[in-house]
Amino acid sequence: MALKKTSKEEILKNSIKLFKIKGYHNTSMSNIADDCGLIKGSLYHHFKSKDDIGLEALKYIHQYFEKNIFSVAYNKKLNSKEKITLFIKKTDEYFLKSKGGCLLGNLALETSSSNKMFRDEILAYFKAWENALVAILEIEYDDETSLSFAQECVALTQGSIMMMNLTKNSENYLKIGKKLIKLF
Amino acid sequence: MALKKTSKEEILKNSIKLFKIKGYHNTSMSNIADDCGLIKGSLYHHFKSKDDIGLEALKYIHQYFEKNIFSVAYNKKLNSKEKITLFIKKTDEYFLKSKGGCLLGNLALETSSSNKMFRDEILAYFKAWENALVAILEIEYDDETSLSFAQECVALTQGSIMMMNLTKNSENYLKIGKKLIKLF
Amino acid sequence: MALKKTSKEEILKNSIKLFKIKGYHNTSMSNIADDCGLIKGSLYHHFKSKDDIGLEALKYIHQYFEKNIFSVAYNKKLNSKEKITLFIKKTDEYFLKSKGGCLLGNLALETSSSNKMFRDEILAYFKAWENALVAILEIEYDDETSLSFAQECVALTQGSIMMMNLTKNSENYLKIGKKLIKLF
Amino acid sequence: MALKKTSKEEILKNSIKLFKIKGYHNTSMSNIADDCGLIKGSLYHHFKSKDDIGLEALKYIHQYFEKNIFSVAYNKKLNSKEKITLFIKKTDEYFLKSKGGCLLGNLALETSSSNKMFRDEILAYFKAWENALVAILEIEYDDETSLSFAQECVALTQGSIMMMNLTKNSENYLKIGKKLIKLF
DNA sequence: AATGAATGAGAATTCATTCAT
DNA sequence: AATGAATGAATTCTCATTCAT
Repeated sequence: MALKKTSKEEILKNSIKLFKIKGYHNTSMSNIADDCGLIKGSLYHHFKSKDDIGLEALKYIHQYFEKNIFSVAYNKKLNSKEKITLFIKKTDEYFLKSKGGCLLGNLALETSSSNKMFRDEILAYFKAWENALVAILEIEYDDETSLSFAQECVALTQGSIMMMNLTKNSENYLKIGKKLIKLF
Repeated sequence: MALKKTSKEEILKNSIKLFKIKGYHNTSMSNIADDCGLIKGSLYHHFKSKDDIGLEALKYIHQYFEKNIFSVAYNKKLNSKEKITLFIKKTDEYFLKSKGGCLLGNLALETSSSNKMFRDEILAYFKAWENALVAILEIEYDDETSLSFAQECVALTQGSIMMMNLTKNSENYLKIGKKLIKLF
Repeated sequence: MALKKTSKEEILKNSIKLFKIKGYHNTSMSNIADDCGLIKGSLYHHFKSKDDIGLEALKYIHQYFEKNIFSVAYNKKLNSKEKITLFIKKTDEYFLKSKGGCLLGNLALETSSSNKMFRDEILAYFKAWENALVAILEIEYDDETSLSFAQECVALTQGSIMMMNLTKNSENYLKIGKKLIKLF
Repeated sequence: MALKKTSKEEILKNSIKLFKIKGYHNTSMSNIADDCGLIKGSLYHHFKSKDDIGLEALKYIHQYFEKNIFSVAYNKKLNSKEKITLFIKKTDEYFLKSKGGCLLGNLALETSSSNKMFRDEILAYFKAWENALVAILEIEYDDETSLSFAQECVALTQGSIMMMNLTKNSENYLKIGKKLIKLF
């Protein structure tokens, strides 16, 4: 019947979970619908297509990071050391509790060559991450060093998430964070 | 008829190219067959199933690395500095010329949660990579430091490949290698 | 809310336009709703089903012809020549301004084999057209000739509308009308 | 299994039958497959898409007419009277035995506004028909008269087929043919 | 009257796989 | 070895329809 069962956000959250664990192309509209307690067709009431869900999912996570994590870099009440500590603490919290790694990282590898809109969104996310780190670092370091370091930090974090995901062991991932903080 | 058009290896190479660019689930047996100039059905003469191709592809790359790159770590004619330099030179050569990043890294995120055999193979590859680096490092550092450093190096390399792949820019990837060499 | 946005007639007119251009089965309830600025579900406030819209659409056009065109044949103030001239003038006016040809002709081919009610309505329309022409002709010709001529006239008009629609050229269609008038 | 069940031509013939009776959009790939004793998916071994079947179907009938009917107009062994008589005899034979009227006429109304390739093929068919009639007529009439008459003849035939189809009565259709022959 | 959310059936198409030739 | 034809299940997506609000 016509009772409201789900919201767009609920569908996105379920989709994100599935995309991270099963991959994008291996997650079907049926899988998503099952997870939401809907039938497949009903998903199209909320989203135009599977790619629409995919893109909205990427944007959803991107926004979450902007609001909750990247924003730390621009918080005027904190000093550099506090910023980097909080930034990494929040990043860790997110990736340790979230099963399946980083949605944007995962989809970067699987979809970015075939889907231009996905690729653009993923690039924007990583650029924002990099920019946030640069904003923290440039107080202590010159521009070039800050940028290099920020880029290294993003790459290292993504690589570590990937290894943590594969080995199902978070030890090494955590070491990385500690090391980064020490550099300040 | 029945010209010896294609060898198993030829099919594997084409499959690897496609898996890296399009992803595993987004590459169909048709795609592979088209790329090999065969028709779908003919692939089953060489491989039992798509998963069989996938697994053989992972093993094929793993073996390539064992033979051509990881082996450097165990070459008794080289000293540590020479080893790490050559190791990184060869790694770079491979990843810079190969379109689409690292097959095992890509499939790690997309398939490792759903396919145990893929996961085991991918884990073995990364373990072998790590072991090779440890073998180089332990001459100069203690065990724990060596392991930590090796793991960091693998993660950083994978993360950098991912970013290189996404940004279509190899600059940062190359910086990483140079930095690693300097640590010796 | 609940503004009186749309009347049944408005929906019918939009539906007729779409049925003529896209065909009956290729026009969805969504298409109709979009065209009316409504959402799908709202159509069911005015019509029981799509077939209901289809049938009402056929009746609507049939009635329009009865009232505005076929009636000419029974107008006692006109003589035969005046009748046929006016009849054809009005038919031409209608089909030249109306995009997509004749609704009942179009749906005759597409739906009459599958939908008995549609078929009956379409048959009634063409019979009424034929009768009107017979009423004009029988003053000058015997019964059999009148009927034959009327039937030929309907067939020729429908065939010409079809060709006009296809070629997007109204020249030949107009020639036909002139020729019919001359026969008097 | 892999035994040959059907040919492309067999599928086309079945599709044509269904398209004429049920209409193009109301005929599903399932309907066609059922009629051929195949499952839906197997149709894609022979045709790229439903539209591909539709277009091939139009071409198939067009070719049949070229070879068996329009060719009469260019047969040097016949005089005008013999040509028109044979032309009409063959046309009648075809349309009287074939259930559901004229494929190209039917699809003209249903699909020509939405599908450019269909429209082009249908236009080519009617132009070829017209040309054939002109070729017969121009021996006896001037160019303009021939063309006018040919166009009228095509329109009248199509209109009559439509009415025959609707009324399930072939009487009037046959009258038309006789009348055309007498004009010579 | 109108809407938003849902449904279940069915649309076209693609998938991995099989097997007689 | 390779092909062509077929399969059945699954894919994304659209359909007409219902109904609580």
